[in-house]
Order: sequence, then C-alpha cells, then structure tokens
Amino acid sequence: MKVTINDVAAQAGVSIKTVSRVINNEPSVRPATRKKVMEAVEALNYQPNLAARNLAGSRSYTIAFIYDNPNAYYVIDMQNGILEACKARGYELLIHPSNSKSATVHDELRNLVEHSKVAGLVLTPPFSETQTVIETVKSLNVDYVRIVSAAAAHDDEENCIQVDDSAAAYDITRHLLQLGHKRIGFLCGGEEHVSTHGRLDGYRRAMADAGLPIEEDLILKGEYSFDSGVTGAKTLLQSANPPTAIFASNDEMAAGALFAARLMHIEIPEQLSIVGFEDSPFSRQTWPKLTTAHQPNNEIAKCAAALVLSKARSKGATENGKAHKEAGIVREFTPELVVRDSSGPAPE
Amino acid sequence: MKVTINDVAAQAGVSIKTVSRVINNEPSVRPATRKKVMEAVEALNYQPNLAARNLAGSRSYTIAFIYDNPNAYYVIDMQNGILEACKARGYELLIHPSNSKSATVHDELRNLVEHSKVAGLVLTPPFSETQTVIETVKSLNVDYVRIVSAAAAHDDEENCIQVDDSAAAYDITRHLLQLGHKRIGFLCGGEEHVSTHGRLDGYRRAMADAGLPIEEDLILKGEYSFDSGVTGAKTLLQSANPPTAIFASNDEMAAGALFAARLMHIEIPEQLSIVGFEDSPFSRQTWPKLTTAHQPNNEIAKCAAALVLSKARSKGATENGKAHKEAGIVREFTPELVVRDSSGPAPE
DNA sequence: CCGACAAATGACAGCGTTGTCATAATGACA
DNA sequence: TGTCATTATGACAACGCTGTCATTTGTCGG
Repeated sequence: MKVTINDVAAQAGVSIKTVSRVINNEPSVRPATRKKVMEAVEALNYQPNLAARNLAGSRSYTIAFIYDNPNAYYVIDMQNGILEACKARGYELLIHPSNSKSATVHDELRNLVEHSKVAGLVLTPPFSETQTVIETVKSLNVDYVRIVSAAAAHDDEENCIQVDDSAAAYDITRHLLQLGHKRIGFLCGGEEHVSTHGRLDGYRRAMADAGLPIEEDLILKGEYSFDSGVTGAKTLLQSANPPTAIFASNDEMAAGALFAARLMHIEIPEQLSIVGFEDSPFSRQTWPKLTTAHQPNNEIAKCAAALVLSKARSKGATENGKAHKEAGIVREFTPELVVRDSSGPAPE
Repeated sequence: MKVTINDVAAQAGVSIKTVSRVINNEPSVRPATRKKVMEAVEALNYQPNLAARNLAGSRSYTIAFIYDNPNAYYVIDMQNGILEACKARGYELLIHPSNSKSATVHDELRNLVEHSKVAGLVLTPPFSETQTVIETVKSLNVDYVRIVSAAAAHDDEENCIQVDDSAAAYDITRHLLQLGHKRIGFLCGGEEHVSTHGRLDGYRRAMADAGLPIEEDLILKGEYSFDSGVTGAKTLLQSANPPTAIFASNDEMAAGALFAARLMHIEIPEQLSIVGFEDSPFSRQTWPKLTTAHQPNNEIAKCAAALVLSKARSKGATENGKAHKEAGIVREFTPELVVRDSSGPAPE
C-alpha cells in the first residue's frame, strides 16, 4: 500500500541512499544504475514522503504564496497557476493571506520562513511592491519571486516577474485615440500599487505621442475599487467639459464607471467610451462588455512559481553558481488589448 | 533560534514525552506539571515541528480543501474561513482544486488521503454533493465535512454543514410576493447542484403558500453562469406573457438577467424586478444593486473546518466515543434576505 | 505505617528520508 | 599487471516528534 524508499531500493537491488540520489538528481550515479532505479520507481509508483524529506533534509519542499490583494479572481488565478507548477515538481503550497500595511509584516514573514522552513516565496502586488516587504524578504535569505509591475523591479530583476503596465496602457490609450477620442479621462488605482503609476505613464506617453495636451483635471485618484470607479466617473462626467472616453485602471473601476454612466443616462459607447484593465471575468459580465487589456494571471503565476522552484532546486543540487536558466519561464508580460463593446468612435 | 521540544523539556525540568503529552492535551499529566510545561512553552515560544509530527505520529496535521466551483469569490471566502480555523489550531491546509465530473475522482481522492496522509477533508458544492464523491470519501475512512445544500445531507448529517437554500429562497420569493408580484420567473442553476433544487423548492412553496398557481413555463433551466442568466431572462421576457419579476438562482445569473433587460430596454426595478442569491461582491457592483440572499461563506467554512478538526482531534485524544460537540460550531445556515435596488413594487 | 493499585513520568525505538563519511568499484597510466 | 586517483555506492546517524512500555510516584485501605 504505502511504498517507501526501502521498497524501491530492494526492487532495484541498490541501497536506499542510491535511490535517494537518483530521485534528487544528484551526481555520481552510473547511468545504468540510475535507469534501474527509475524503473523500480515507476513500477512501484513510489512517491517520496514529504514530511520525511522536510524533516531530514536541509531544504524543504514547500513554497509559500503570499498575497494581500482583495480581488478574488486575481488571487484564484494566481493560486491555480502556482499550484500547477508545484504539483508538477512535487512541491507543496502554503497559502498565506497577509496585509502589507500591517506593522508586523516583518516578524510575520520571518516567522513563516524560519518556522515553516519554506523553500521559497511567491509574492503578488501590492504586497510584492511594498518597500518594507522587499527589504524583509531580501534580509531573510530565502528564495523569492516577486510578481510586480515593471517599474517595481528596480535592480532586482533576477527575482521578479514583470508586468509591463505602461506598455499595455499605452496600447489601450492608443486604441481610444484611434477611435477619435481626444479628451480621455483617467481613473487611477491605489497609490500603493506601482501598476497605478505604470498605467498612468502609458496613458501620458500615448497622449504625448499623439501630440495631445494632457489635462491634469482629467486624471483622478482612485483605488481599484468599484466605488472609486463610480465616484471618479461621476466627477469627470459632471465637470463643465466632460471627456468622451474614460480609461479606468482596472475592470472593477470600469464597472463602476459604467454604473455611474448608467445613473446619468449616458449611453455607452455612443456617448462615452469606457475601458478597463485586467480582463477579469466580469469584464464580460457588464453591459456593455468591457474593452480591456488581458493580463494572463494564471500564466504569470506559473512562471513565478517555476522560477522560484528552479532557484530553490539549483541551490540544492549544484554548488557551482550556474545561471541555470530554466526553459519556458517568461519573465516579462505585456497585457494585450481586448476590444469588446464598451469602446466606440468619439461622438460628433 | 529554532526551539525544539528538547529545549522546552530542559527548561521545564521534565522529559520530552511529558512535553509532548501537554501539547497534545493527553491525559495523565499532573496540573502542576502541565503548568510548568506551558510556561516553558510560552517562554521559549515553542512551536512543534509539523514535519516531525506528521512523520512520527499516526495522525497528520494537515487537512485538505477540495473544490470544483468556478466561482472565485465563493472559493476565496471558503478558503479564508478554513485557513483561519486551521491557523487557530496549528494545522496546515492543502488546497486541492478538482473536478467532480472527472472519471478519476475516486483514485484522486484515494491517493490524496493515502499518500498525503491528511487528517480530514472539507468539501464544497458541487463536489460535496456528487454521489460518487460521497461514496468515495465514506469508503476512505477519513474524517470529512461536506458543506452542502440541506437536502444533500441525507442520512449523513453528522458530516455535513448544511445551507438551507429552500428556506432562503422561500424568503426571497415572499419578498417579491409582498411587493405585489404574482407572475415570477425562476432561473434554475445547474442540475448537478442540490442547491438548485432547494432554491426551486423554496420558490414553489412560497408561491403555493400565497395561493398562486405555478406556471411551469416560467421556470427555466440554467447553470449558475452569467450567460445562462442572459439566455434565460431573454426567453422569459420575450414570451407572450412575461413575468413582472425574475428570481435568478445566483447573483451571476441575476447579473446576466440585468444584462438582458438592459438589452431590451427594460427598466429595473420599475418594469421588472430581479433578485439574485448568494450576496457575492458583485451583487453590489451591478446596476441597480441586487436584492439577494446573503450566504456567510466565510463563517460556513470556518465551522466546517472547525468541525473536521474536532473530529480528527477527538479521535486521536480520546478513544471513548464521546459525542464531543465543540462549542460555537453552527451546523445549519439559512442565507438572509438583503434588499437592495433591483426589486420594487409590481408594475400597474 | 505498609502493601496494593492507579496515576504520572520517562527511556527508547521508530517514522522515511537526507547528510556525512567510509568503503568499494572503475579506469587511466606506467 | 599493479598503483593511484577518481567515481560510485553503502552504512549509519540524525532530523524532531510520537507510540509503547517500563518505571516511578502518589494514594488509599487496613
């Protein structure tokens, strides 16, 4: 029923240590021996006991996923991606919701790393972009990968999976410009998100490249929430000279903007274009369906997890500091424009 | 830095076995000794090593959360609730997305239980309501708790946390009836969900109690998705004699119905009332905001996890089959009506 | 105050793996 | 063919805890 390393060793006619070497991909095993062992492993469907590995070994077979993003879709997508990567490599995942604003973040992380002996950390925004968090994980001497908006990588690219918000926002803005819009309102996300600044930057660049003036009155602060989308859109639409299009920094805000427009009896997209960002499921569940930028969260997370695992494993296996770049790990993503029904030609 | 049971034993002046007894709440420890040990544990901030416990002990300190519900909000709420309960008792959580329709469910679960040696399972719908799954977990001789719609508990109440969909649906329907609606359309969820039948049952009872006829033409099949809400609502609204209210089986379908009404230029709630079920975040992000039934998923999950943990622990600690009902664990929930803006008086 | 019995405590052997170090096999070269 | 360096393999302890069983301590009746 329960097959241990001893069974495999017996079946292959070698010592358990040799089996251990094979399953851990250690050197100094003759190809013939390796093959014998592999066959035994296959035949018995042996799977190493994680608890024993964790206990005996110096490294652990668990990574942690840390997040403090309230967006359920985002978190689930990320989590599933990470889970896939873990499963593929026989690792376990520790889920750790947190709060980057909490004063005890440092102790919390330290405790997590030291007590649970995790092999690595995957961090998502805004947690991954918070200065105190970054400093803490660096000081903790643990492998980690931060999923961040491009600008937040700083000089830590090797530990980051970057999302180029600026480029994507540039594309979205250009889409609106090509539809003839000249006055485009911009609803910012929360200040603490680096993506907020990246998206705004993309907007500014696109406007500038089109030779259009940037009216600061059209740029409003917000916080990636439905309510802030409502408020922001109302403000823009009630102004003396309202914009013909609104670029909301995420789908939730865009849904809020849609809501506000509905309240004010403004037809979308005839009288006003609204675009979002992220392509979360409900960008297809609004009326009209949202034009947005597709962010492949699942894929991003998979790469992040694969990267942190490759770090953790290479450290264990080979001491020589080979760069050991694993194939198939993309380190930079640019969300792609998805045109749906909430954007149309500028009125008049 | 890393404090082991040996340190505690030394500090308290007892053997490690006694410390083990104390932290596991085993009998046969003199109160004075227990106190001494507790103090040492406190002083050193000792936390047992999970890997070692799992390896040495017959029981494990990990429970698994199994789900196949595509609703991210639902899953996250549940997950957070379970996580809280686990943390409070020093357990670890294994996340296991699955698919109740897959043919390999049995092997998958068997493998999970036997290989990972989990102490218990928490199952959510529709996974928890699938016959093959139920049979499998029963045969596996593992503690489990199914979160289910009341009717799915069958004769397995001791292992269920029940949600009384029927009662809640009754309340919602009565709310519409009190607003003067007489012809109420009903959009069903997926057949495989027991909640679908419970909610329909509540609707039927409320109609019957109000002395109103039940028109089968007004009851449409669907599948808890936005799209099926759109389709169902369109069908109802385009019929010769459309209803004045639509009861959608969940918020996502209700959002779909809202979408359809919008397409057909029907004013909500003036010309048509629409209600949902579940009170997921986007019931507040539609226009108008949805009248729905609040389902306290986080709380439900916390109770489910607490229940499975109390089962697992009581089995280990005391052999005598004490019922050992833990305080504060609610086993039956009835979602409560939340009136927002999508329901209003019947027209005319 | 003693023996008998129960309660409390501790010694020690695992749990299934990895790490360390000793030993054996292999291959190159004289 | 013998020697030495090198690579391959194995024996055994250790990881931090729990389970089993022996031992000690305490309690109570006589």
